Amino acid sequence: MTAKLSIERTDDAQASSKGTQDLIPAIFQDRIGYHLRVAQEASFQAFAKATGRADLKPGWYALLTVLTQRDSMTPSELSRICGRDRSTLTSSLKDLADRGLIERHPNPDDQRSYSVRLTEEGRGMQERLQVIADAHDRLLEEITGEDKEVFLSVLARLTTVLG
Amino acid sequence: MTAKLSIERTDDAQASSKGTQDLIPAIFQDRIGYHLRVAQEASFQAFAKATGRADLKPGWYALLTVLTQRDSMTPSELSRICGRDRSTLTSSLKDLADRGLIERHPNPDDQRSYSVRLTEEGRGMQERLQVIADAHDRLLEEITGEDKEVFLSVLARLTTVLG
DNA sequence: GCAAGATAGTTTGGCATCAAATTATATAGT
DNA sequence: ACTATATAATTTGATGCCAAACTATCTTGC
Repeated sequence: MTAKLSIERTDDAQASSKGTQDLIPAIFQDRIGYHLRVAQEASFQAFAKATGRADLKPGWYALLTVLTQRDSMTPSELSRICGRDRSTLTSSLKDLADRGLIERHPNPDDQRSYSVRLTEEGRGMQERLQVIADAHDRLLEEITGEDKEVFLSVLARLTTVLG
Repeated sequence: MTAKLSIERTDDAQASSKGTQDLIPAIFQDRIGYHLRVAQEASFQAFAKATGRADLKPGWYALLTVLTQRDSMTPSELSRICGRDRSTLTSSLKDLADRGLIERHPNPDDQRSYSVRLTEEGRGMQERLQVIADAHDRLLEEITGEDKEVFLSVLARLTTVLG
């Protein structure tokens, strides 16, 4: 059902790791953490490249997408849902506000907090990002193939136990 | 064979995500990239905490361990084996040299390069780190359980295709 | 009501990472 | 031999992330 994938490296890539290729398995072959790190880095870089071509920031996608799900939300809620520390969101939210993709309204019930809401423009941007994210995830789906269920369940367990 | 694991969160953790918990699945449930990122972050933070308690840097482990496998090695080789950009290694190697854990010797055949070698002290440090890394990976092994093989193969495919 | 502690958001500091630019040296082609 | 290109390592600049410190505000317990 999914397109076939060629899992081969280019000649260039093969050449660049020649001679060391054999060492990797010897030491880290069984190291789950190693493979997890390298794979996640590769996935992130691929997505960052795709968004970068559209002059967007990869971190925007999760924020804008979560915001499509509710009328408004506080930064703390966003942080929990996105799985990132609150402090990480500060600059992204500023960016998004500066570009008019979100609006921040003071919360009348709590002067410390504010609510974040997508603007029309923000909604449009989310849709553009969604196309990129969809393509990225389609690729990941193809790669995981029939192992997707197991793979996701392991990731979920890791997050739960270590988180 | 492996110890039983309790996959439950503390009351505190449950409470802190109350009300948002249901939103996560709704949007990102199927997003492989999202779960991959969150799980890797959790795994890295756990390892960083363990090394931090011993006043060590997490990045040292991979370098020192690779170096146990050969008499000496160039930074470029290390970079390929560790799966990180060369520029990332520069400061780590300086750290390690400053602490006397590695020695850097000029390469007589190539003035641009040098070879890196573990000192006795470096070997001892590697052994200390190995204990921590082993414990970390035992935990990961317990979590992945019988799915380890499939999990690792998916990670390897991701790295190969996206890398 | 008021002091003590909790919470929301930001700021600061630190680390890890990549990519592009830089410098020095090797290698290849002519 | 000399020039042009490639390579090794570093430097610089950017991003993303967390954790701890900080400020402002809210809530709780007396």
